[in-house]
Amino acid sequence: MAKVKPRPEPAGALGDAADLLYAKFMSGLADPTRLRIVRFLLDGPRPAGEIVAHLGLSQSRVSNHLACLKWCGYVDTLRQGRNVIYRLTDRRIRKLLELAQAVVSDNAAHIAACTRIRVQP
Amino acid sequence: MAKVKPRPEPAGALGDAADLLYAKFMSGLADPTRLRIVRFLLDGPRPAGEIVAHLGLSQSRVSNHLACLKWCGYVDTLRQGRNVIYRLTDRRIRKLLELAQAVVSDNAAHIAACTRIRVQP
DNA sequence: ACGATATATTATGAACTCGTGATACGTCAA
DNA sequence: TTGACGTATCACGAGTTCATAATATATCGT
Repeated sequence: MAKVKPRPEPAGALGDAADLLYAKFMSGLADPTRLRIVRFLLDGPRPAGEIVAHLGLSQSRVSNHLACLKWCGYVDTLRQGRNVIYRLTDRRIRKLLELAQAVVSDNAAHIAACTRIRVQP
Repeated sequence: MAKVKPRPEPAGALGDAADLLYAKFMSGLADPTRLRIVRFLLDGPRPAGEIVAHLGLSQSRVSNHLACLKWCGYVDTLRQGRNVIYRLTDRRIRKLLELAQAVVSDNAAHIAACTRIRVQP
């Protein structure tokens, strides 16, 4: 039950403590609305109002998700007059999304059948 | 409120319907236990029992998470006598983890401070 | 200062996820 | 068949996330 002996793997050797951060980070993308926001921001920085308009959802709902993405490090902000501009913080996020998307489209049937995780529509 | 006109972006142009699948998929990695399992499987296929031993958690708990990962397409199974061997389905999953890990370690402070997403320890 | 616009924050309730414990299923050996 | 082992499934309770609606903060024009 003691800790396993250290191994030299690339991505398999995080301290078990880091898993919390890791999972938290992934949770940022585990919501359809946040996913849409991040994908929208791939086109470039956008003011909050434009994001709200694009999604067609309530202002507070979007703002809450934006806060979530901000805390998780996906986006940062930049005030411009009355507007607050949101932009992705890291170029790797695009790669991350593309990679995930590739895997998803190859497993769409499987994932759709999953009953244990039910993301609300 | 109608659908937005189709645009030609690379990763920004999923149908809004696909977001559910996408989010579901990401939810697979949004849990520390499942993350540990996936990272453990990066070393190669493992029987369920070994995974349980490695994690030091209850059998049913691990089995539930394995089911989750299976439905989401991260792993598939292979029966060998009384054992069920789990293995990652897709080589891209490793890349996905490495990429995420890189972004996470550059934003650890931010993520840790996030109060809006609270993954249970 | 006042009103208007843009964004953020908060509390509340409904729905979901997770862990636990009990139990069911499948496979092998005797 | 019986029992042992390995794994999967289920119901329930505790804690969490989400959407909503109301309210608060910030900036600008007048």
